[in-house]
Amino acid sequence: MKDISKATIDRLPLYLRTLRMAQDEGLDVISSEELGRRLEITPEQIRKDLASFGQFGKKGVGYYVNELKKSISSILGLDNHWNMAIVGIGHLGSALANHHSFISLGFNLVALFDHDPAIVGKTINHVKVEDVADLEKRVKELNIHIGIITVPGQFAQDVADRLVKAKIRGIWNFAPIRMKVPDTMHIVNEDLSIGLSGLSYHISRKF
Amino acid sequence: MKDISKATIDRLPLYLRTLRMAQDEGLDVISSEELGRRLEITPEQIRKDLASFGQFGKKGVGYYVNELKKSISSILGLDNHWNMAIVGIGHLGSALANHHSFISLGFNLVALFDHDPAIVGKTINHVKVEDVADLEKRVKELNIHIGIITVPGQFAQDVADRLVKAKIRGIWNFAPIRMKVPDTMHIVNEDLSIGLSGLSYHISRKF
DNA sequence: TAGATTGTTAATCGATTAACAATC
DNA sequence: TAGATTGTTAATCGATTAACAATC
Repeated sequence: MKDISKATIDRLPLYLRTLRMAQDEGLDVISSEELGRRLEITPEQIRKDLASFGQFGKKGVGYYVNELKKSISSILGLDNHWNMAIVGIGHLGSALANHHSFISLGFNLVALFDHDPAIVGKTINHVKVEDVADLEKRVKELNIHIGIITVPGQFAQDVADRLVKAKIRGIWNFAPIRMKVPDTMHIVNEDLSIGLSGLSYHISRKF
Repeated sequence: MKDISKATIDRLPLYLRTLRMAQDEGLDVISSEELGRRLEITPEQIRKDLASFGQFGKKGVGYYVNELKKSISSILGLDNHWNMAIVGIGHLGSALANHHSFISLGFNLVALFDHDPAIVGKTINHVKVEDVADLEKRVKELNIHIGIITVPGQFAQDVADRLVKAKIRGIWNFAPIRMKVPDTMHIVNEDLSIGLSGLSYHISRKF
């Protein structure tokens, strides 16, 4: 399979979510036209995206909702049911720990870490907060695949280094810095200030 | 000025943040080379991005950190000091209410809304949670520019409709749906499942 | 069958990279 | 001045859109 663009990968979760909603509404079959209408994406774009992974539709009919849902889940690797840990149980870390949509995507929240003794020992969403000193040890014991970094910026690089050393598979970073990690490490930066700044840009040009 | 690409706008907040860090380190001047090194963006890209808004650098020297910082702030419209309100004070809404980086970007948090009587009346980060029934009235009274939607998906469209009717300027949406709003309304969807799903995609292909 | 809709190829559009003259 | 670095034009690369044959 040739390299798939990031833009395509980014749209797959949207397709998946829309298929779920369609299924909840009782639809068995959906066309690229209808998917596009719901997401404000052109049908051509959707067909192109899907076609880069195989032939999922039936000409003259459309896509079978349940089948396509399963296919996209599998393409995204969601059926691996990755084990996740959150490092930094402040406001954002706690909010993510309580966020059910990750669970419904198939992820498991298996550990929480903080260094504040006032927070260590608390239970959030049925998971106990552990001392971050045990991070490397617990990554191995619990077979943690994904580390979510929600510590303040100045501590983020250190946490990332430790996760890399503990052979985590991927990092989802909410700290406002671009961390240095080996090229082989997958890291996604979730940068909330980008969206908000972009909104500011657009509304200030409007009037 | 001709239309600037979204990719360029998305990089400006990164430049801004890096300039701040450089300034904290005592740097007065920075080159596109050095900015690029810190952000893992090519210097050509950075010069191109900046050049689409004017000439901010000095040939043979680089960019004056403080000057460029102010210019980018102004381009992004951050010196408007927009008033923001959060609708939906669950885990995520509370976390955002406590998030100081928005304040440091120049935004003001002026109101919080929820419909749960158990939450209305609480104070978060010095702001009192009000009844969402008063939303439209308060948007006008407090001159709220940006509405942040952190309600569950099934209520998001209704909240958006009401914000639009109350003549809000922009919407920052965390609910996992693509809402229908007038073309003139600026809306940014902050879709956490995209980043996480993309990470899953990449790590499942790795081995 | 006739109508609908996919999958794919070709055309267009847009963004990034390379190159280099201008100039501090 | 010589060296460094910007701003800009041209070349390349990649993604989206358009068109349509294939086929259910």
